Amino acid sequence: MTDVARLAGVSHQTVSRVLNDHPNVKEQTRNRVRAAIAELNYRPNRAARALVTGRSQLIGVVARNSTLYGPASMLTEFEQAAADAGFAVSVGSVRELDRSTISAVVDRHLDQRVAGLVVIANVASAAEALAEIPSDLPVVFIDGDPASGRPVVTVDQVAGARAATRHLLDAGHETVWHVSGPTDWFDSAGRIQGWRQTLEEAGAEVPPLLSADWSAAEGYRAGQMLARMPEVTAIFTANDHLALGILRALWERGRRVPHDVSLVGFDDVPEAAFFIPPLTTVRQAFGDVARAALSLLLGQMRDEPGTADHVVVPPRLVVRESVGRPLPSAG
Amino acid sequence: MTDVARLAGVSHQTVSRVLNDHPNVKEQTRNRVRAAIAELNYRPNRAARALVTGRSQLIGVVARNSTLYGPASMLTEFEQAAADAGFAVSVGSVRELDRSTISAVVDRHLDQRVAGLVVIANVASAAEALAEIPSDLPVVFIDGDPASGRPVVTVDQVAGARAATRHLLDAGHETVWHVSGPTDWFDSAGRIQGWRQTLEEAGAEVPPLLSADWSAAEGYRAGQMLARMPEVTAIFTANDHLALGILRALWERGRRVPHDVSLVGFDDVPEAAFFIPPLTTVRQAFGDVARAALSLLLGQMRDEPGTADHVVVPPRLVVRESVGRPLPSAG
DNA sequence: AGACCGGGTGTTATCGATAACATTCCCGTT
DNA sequence: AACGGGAATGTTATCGATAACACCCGGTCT
Repeated sequence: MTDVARLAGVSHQTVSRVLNDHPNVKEQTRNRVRAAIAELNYRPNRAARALVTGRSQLIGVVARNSTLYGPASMLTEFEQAAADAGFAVSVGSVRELDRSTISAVVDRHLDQRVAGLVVIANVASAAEALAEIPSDLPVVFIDGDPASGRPVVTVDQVAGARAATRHLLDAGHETVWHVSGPTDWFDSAGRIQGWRQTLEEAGAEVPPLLSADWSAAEGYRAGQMLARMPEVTAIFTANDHLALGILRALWERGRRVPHDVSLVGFDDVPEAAFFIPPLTTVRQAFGDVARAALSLLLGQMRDEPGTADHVVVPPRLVVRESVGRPLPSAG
Repeated sequence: MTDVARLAGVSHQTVSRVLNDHPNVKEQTRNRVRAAIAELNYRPNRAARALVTGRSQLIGVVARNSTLYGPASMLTEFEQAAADAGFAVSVGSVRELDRSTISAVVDRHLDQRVAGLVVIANVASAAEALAEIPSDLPVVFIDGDPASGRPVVTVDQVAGARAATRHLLDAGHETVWHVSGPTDWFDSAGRIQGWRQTLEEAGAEVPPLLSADWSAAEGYRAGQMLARMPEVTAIFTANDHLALGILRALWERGRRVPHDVSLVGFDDVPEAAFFIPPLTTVRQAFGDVARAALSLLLGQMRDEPGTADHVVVPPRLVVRESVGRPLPSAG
């Protein structure tokens, strides 16, 4: 930096001002400094800046199991958005969202003096661990508890589940079964709620809830059970991988989709269109979620009294071929 | 830090020594300092440390499209390994590995003064862009060009492809068709090579190569073509998603797997066991790759003349139900 | 004309750590 | 008893940026 200042014939402070777009620098000086910066291929030392300002250009992300399609998409989308805003993203993935694991990850981020934190806090049990996050650190939760008092960005799981359930009822099914994700995930809870509400409003009987983790393996297990029950003609699953497992279980017992059983998934993974048959599912706009989270975070960093502290992104039903009318015998 | 020093009744330098495990500190003093650190809940400022040492505790990762199963797994595994070693990981994902995009991402990492860089450089075209990385920065490539002169960790794609092809030939098929990934990916190239070699060694005819991107969509397209050709009885695909698309295309034309056509995939995504039928595939040990990459990187950072600069991780064939003997008519 | 103001710039202090050097202390040697 | 040497500790300089303040200068107001 001193070199740049010398080359441009100004003080290092003026260079700093140019770097930070301070208003009180003459156009001509500014150009000279910029030229010097370019010529020397100078790049400011973020560590030094972070030291004096107390703020880095790093945003920490805490996520669980980022190999699932949702979290992985969220992460890349967020990284892209952050990069555009000049921030780097430091990831901290954890296997479980229990108190000690979260503390450790949050601590690591705190060590790095992250400027803000994004937590993909999709389980209720994480709440207490998350309470430890210093209150002066900008934080945004994704899929978190709206009642936490911190800014939250969520996909409207209830609406997505309603659309899916509605779609099945509209096709003429008497009721809809639901295979949910782990019940401690907010996502799961919302989807269960939307499903149940819709059935109740339609005066349909609410069948017992089957819950699983997010894997095809558990979907298969649930599917084996459902396949044996002739009264099951419509199933809504909490994600596409579960749907895949169910598809296979149904197929093994000779129950055809959508002829005998209709099925709707959630997520719209890229492969969903190539399941047998192509899966009708609910797509979440991860990009929108990521951008909303970033903008909320930047708002907090700038100390703006955030206009909104709870952004809800609507999902969209993608209709393919896994839903049909029930057989006359069943309807 | 000053507070800690005062509380422990020592100088800040001694605190620093304790922090960095310097040998010349009396046990008793060390304990007093540690106690003070704990009591004040003090955490060192990494920015200050980075400023004076010129090295951060951050490792940058450059990856393309991290929503694919492979890259996503790699990223999480690497993050875990790095965390255990006390490093944070900053991700920079890019859509394309062309020169300008890579430069931008690498620059961002350089700005952050990363201590090292891991590049998941799976396409040949990335080579020239990667040449720009300053040679004094520790770098490890994953799936990169072994001829690049930089340390590389790869999965033995050739061996994986050989195992898959061999498995199909052993089942009695006259030859094996291959649907590859994009030919500019090193992964694809290795799998093509292994496939071709194995056929040639077995004296089997080498059918024309079909290449696609990694998506189920293109697998489906290739599958539509293959399904129409009765002489096709065995297919090896470059990943599981392609296999899914092919599975559907075959199913649509009534060609049963494994009865009429045998199929082997690559990756062993968690869902592969729930395809119809369960997919025989090749599993890559992403965890091993990630740990090897980290250890190579740490070796470089410590300035050790790395014992190995090219680690090859073997893949493993996972046999399920998508491979069978060819029909007598075809054999 | 002199006081005042604000844009443009330079000077000095500061952030929190480590590096380099200085110092003290204790011990074993001769 | 004096001395050398290494272990343990303290002092000061330093990294590269921004913050706070000082300063100069030209124009406006009274």
